[in-house]
Amino acid sequence: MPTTKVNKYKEDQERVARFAKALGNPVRIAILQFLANQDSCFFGDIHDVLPIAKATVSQHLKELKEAGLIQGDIEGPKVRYCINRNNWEEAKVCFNRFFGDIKNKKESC
Amino acid sequence: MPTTKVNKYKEDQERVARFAKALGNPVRIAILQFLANQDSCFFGDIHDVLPIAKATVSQHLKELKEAGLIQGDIEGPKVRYCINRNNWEEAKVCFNRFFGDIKNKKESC
DNA sequence: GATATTGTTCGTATATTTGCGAACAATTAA
DNA sequence: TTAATTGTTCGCAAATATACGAACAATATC
Repeated sequence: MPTTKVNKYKEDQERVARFAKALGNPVRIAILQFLANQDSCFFGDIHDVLPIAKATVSQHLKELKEAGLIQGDIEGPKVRYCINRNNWEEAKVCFNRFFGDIKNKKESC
Repeated sequence: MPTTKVNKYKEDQERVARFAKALGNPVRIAILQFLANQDSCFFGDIHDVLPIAKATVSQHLKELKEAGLIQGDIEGPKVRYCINRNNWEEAKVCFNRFFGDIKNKKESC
């Protein structure tokens, strides 16, 4: 018995929570929206539109990358960032299922 | 000129981030799913299904309430909690728009 | 090779989050 | 009135998140 139903359930919960956590910061939302509006861009372009130090930007990008929402590829001395569309879709589905997973009843309290 | 477009944009970003932040914890996700599967229940019922102290549960509920995702009403010595369906729908739409707001292009980097 | 450009990593400071037990308030039951 | 039940709030500890400048590594340019 590799995985019980309960564990599966919990895994899903942690997955949503993990995505949500990555989205739970205005700077990271801004970065994602900026990236979503183009095919890709360099670190510098992202830094240019944000009012924070490059070290901080770099750290936010790292977290978004670890969450799987973006990816970065070295290109010369620059780094090209873009949305990871597969995982973006996964996250979308994930949230949709989460928000849809509700008993369709009237106001309750 | 009450609000510029840019500010509107930023407000939206902070709104998504605020919802996401509230969802960015497995315990809170578990609470929401538990609540989503019934009309309502008491604090004790929620506490019973979680492996954490009641003080901690109470605090998570407070955050969810402040995010607008749930509501709690005093009922005798107990407190009845339930999903705030209006805001639940709002959050759903909010995330959907966020995830939909992406240039429909091929892999970029 | 020397220098400039581009980002990441390191060390650090501060703020926020998460968790707990104890104390507390409010209601109900004896 | 006293005691029990139900949650919240308080005070605290530990962990995590956010931000910065400085140092660093890698590439490109002179």
